[in-house]
Amino acid sequence: MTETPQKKRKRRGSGRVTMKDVAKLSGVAPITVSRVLSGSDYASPAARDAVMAAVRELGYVPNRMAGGLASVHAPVVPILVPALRNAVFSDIIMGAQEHFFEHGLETLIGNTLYSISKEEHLTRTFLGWSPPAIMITGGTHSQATRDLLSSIEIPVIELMELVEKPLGINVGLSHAGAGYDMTSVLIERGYEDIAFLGTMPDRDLRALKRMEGYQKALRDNGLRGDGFVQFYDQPSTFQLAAQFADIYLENRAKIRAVFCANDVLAVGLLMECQRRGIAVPGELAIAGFNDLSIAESVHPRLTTVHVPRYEMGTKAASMLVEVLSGETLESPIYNVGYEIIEREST
Amino acid sequence: MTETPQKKRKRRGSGRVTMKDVAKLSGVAPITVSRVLSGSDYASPAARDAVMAAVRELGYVPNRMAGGLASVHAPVVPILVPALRNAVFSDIIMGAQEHFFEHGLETLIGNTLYSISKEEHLTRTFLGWSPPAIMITGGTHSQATRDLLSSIEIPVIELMELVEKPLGINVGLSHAGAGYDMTSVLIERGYEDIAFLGTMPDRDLRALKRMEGYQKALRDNGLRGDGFVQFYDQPSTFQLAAQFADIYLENRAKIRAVFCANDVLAVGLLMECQRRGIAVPGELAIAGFNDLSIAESVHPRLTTVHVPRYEMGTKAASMLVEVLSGETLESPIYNVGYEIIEREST
DNA sequence: CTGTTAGCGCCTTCAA
DNA sequence: TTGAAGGCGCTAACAG
Repeated sequence: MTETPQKKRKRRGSGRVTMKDVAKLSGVAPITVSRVLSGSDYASPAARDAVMAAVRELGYVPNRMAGGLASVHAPVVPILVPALRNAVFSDIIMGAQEHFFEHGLETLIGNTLYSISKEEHLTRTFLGWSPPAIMITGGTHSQATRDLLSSIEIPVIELMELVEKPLGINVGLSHAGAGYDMTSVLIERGYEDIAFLGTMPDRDLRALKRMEGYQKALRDNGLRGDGFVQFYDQPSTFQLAAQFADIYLENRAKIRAVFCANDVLAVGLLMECQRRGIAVPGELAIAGFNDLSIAESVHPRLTTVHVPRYEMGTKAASMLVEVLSGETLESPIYNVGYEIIEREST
Repeated sequence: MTETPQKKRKRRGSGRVTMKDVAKLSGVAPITVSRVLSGSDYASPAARDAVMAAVRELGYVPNRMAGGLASVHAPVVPILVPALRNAVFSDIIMGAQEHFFEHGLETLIGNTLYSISKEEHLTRTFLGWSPPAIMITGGTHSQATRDLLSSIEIPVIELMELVEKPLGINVGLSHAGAGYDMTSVLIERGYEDIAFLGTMPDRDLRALKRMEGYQKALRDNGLRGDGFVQFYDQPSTFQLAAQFADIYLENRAKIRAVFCANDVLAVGLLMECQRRGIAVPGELAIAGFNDLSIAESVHPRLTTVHVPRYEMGTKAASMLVEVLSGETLESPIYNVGYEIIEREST
């Protein structure tokens, strides 16, 4: 007579197919289903077949949250980047995402917009997913972010630049070195009056480092002290770079070449020069940074610094996967390097 | 003497601060902490203060998985796009992400690379998060994807293009209409021999629709049948577009203007024309699609179709948030429109 | 306004 | 090789 389940309260569940359903249909215990699906554990071929058939029949999709909760870590790696539109970061993301996905990991993408405080906020939120690891751009973070990241015991990867005191793994390149080398190449080509054009020196720390490399190269070559540095306080856009043409025209005597902190600025300036009839490189030589695909399409083609962005993403992801599967890395620091590409704009 | 907890088995937990810890420290029940933090429920100011203080002191970060599991839906909305490098999609993502984040929702970004099967795979995986909704690009999906999406009972948003039979909400614009209008504008300007340049007509269905609009405009204006259509079977790049210069040179008599399926192609071709000394628009007029920021930087500036990308993202996100909070939409279809921008390249 | 209780769906632990 | 039990951390449902 107690046939009816007279539980007082009941929650209705998601209504979706669960592992229990699969277990029932295939005549095994839920845990066996779990083992079959995870693939890593023992299961008899018979059980395996039955389970797989049931999975297919029911259209079962494992609940990632339940799995994550039970196994402490969610199968998701957050990646924090300072910008999304910038092809630099989308390439990194694509590289990482692809590798992660092959290993059953999703990617949570956070856009910090070059804001240290937004980075902190995103870090906090993302840690709420109990990720097995986290990737973050650059090596300069707020103290709170640093504390958060070091208090949790998961691998942290800092991307893009070589960091002095990495929080964990570090994959990147030396932006000061690249700035130095590019400037040196310009000097070798005979340019002496080289200006530097960049944006947001207080937020885009990598641009700042490129500038420092630029200044050091000037000094090492006995050229005038700090060079000619122009920073704007807005994000880099093609439009913004056009403004520099005015500055150039007012300072023709002092500027023979410009090293731009990134290709967007360089291309924007190049276009403006075309518009105003300033010959490139005849009157003004222009160099960029990143080697975006547009760099080799513009006319004249742009001298720039090639950065292996996609590879940075895959390399970082593969190091992480290695660590997560218990292996030890040869070194927690990986220098992806860069390459100066000389083209017709200088 | 039974002081030691002699449970047979024990799991070690994540070791992180939990809601229970916060509850203990602030002298209330866990559920009260939950209520305070969710903000939506009643809680006395006293309780609220105590809880917030404890949260700060312990550095508590709520476990999103546990919360999601308990409340059926994870606070995360997947967005599927066909490409990440393309500023078109990063703008949409940024718009959506920003709006979602303000409402406590994260974004899972999936890159389908214009592959229907990859889209299906990603859809399946993402549904494993029990998201409260899902956003997907375009209206053409595999049958399995359609089944998956309609079997779950969450709002589905199809983005970018106006769809015939939407799966749910639809935010976009008419690509055929835009192609038609742009072509008409070119014809009004006096161009008659207009070619169309695009890529991957079997995967990039929106490019195909623009082409169809182009052909219809030709016909409606009594111009020759199908026009001059060139499709390449690779993703659009600046480099790829350069190849069309050869085709132009071989067909000078038949081509006076080119309508490119996107700005990347248009800019790539424009650059190549500069390189080869083909006057734009003097010898060849060029029009693009999307109005990327580079479009108004190139020289001559590019005639193109402006698409409100960021707004598409925010609009879609806000419609979703509305639905999720129980409101009903005026209409499940929202046309964001487009605008023909005439510049110097035509 | 606050607490108790009972799961959400899966996986770890122990036992067979 | 398989299963039973219990818990991961949180919130819905109900009761005070």
